[in-house]
Amino acid sequence: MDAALDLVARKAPFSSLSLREVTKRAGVVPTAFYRHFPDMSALGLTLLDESFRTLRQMMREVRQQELPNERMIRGSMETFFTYVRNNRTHFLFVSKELYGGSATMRQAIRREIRLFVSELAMDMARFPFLVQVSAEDLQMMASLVVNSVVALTQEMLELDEDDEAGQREMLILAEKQVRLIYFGVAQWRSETGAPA
Amino acid sequence: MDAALDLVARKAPFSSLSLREVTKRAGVVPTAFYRHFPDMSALGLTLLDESFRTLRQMMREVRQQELPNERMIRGSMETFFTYVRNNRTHFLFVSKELYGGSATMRQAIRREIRLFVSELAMDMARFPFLVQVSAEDLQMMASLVVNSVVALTQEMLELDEDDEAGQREMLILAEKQVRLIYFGVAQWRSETGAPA
DNA sequence: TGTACATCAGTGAACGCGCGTTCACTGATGTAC
DNA sequence: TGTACATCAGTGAACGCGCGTTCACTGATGTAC
Repeated sequence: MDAALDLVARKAPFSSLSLREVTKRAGVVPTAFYRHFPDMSALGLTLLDESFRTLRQMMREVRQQELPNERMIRGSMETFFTYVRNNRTHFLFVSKELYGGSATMRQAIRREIRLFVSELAMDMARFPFLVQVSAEDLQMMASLVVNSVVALTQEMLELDEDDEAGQREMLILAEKQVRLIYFGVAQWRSETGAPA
Repeated sequence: MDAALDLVARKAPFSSLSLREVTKRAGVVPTAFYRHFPDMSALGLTLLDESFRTLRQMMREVRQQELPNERMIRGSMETFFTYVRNNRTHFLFVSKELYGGSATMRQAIRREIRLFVSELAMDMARFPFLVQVSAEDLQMMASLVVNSVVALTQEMLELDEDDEAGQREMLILAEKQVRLIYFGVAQWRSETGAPA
């Protein structure tokens, strides 16, 4: 059932799916839907929940691999993009809901992203060259990294599923951009003791 | 008519609007719609066109203000965010279509963003400390700036229209993030003559 | 200035269709004794 | 091991509704002579 919906999520945003489309895709009569969910928005929230579980698992995996500074960015990006490829439908679903979904959906996703940002900020706080940076600025830096990766993820999701070359290019681009940000982060401390 | 649609665009994504909703909001009978557009997707494309005109005008304005390096970022961000506030419905429309719209819409918007990125890359090429950077890397840097500002714009559009404090915070955040990126950009040249 | 005609936005009735949801039902699987 | 009952996913008919679209129409405004 969920699988059927995910398949449909490849085409149109969830908000424009009809209950009957979903059940048809699942090979089941429309009324059977109510055996599982009270209505479509309940299905949506369940899918969101499932997607979040995927996201958190990924986050855990990225954070626990303790790599030397040099290879950390590359390693994180590789893990992340592998996850995106292996859970394409989840990411597509979330990507479309982030701006096009109901207010409830959008808020739920934003909350999840903020959580993500906070965890990254905490990780960054451990960098020796960032001990002097205010909590607020750490948050700002982390959100920059996350926003950039999210944007590239959404760009990647536009690519054909088996466009290997395109995906590799995307990974390289992501790595460069994050590395660039880290250059900026390293500068921040020295050039702006108290941020403007 | 267009105004009526824009008003509706505040709620749901364009793709889930019905012709009848739109005409009702415009205070006109459904059939009157066909006096102006052959169907809803034509209306969508027209709205997109109108939004693009707004975007390009903004871009022109941002680019032509020749400010000293120090105040350039702040000035550009201020101009940009003022535009967003004054053309809220256009930006909301585009924001929702970027990931949730039809393939045609998404591609059209992406093309526009790429154009935007290229122009910024050209501007950056004039910075004396970037003359050695490859065209490809300039593009990468510009896309980082644009993606970040787009993400913040979309975040700002989530705020209540008259949440002055929130909007000011967003502007400050945007300025900091772009400044951070420029720190990274300045480093790029020195630390990675030939990019990895 | 006055008459005849073209243009064009908007009207209102009507159509067939897919929608979400209700209802009483079937039949398979699991559980109690 | 066998019988009785509960649970539960799926069925199929039916409903009223909003949808996009057609059609012939009205009436105001602009243009030609």
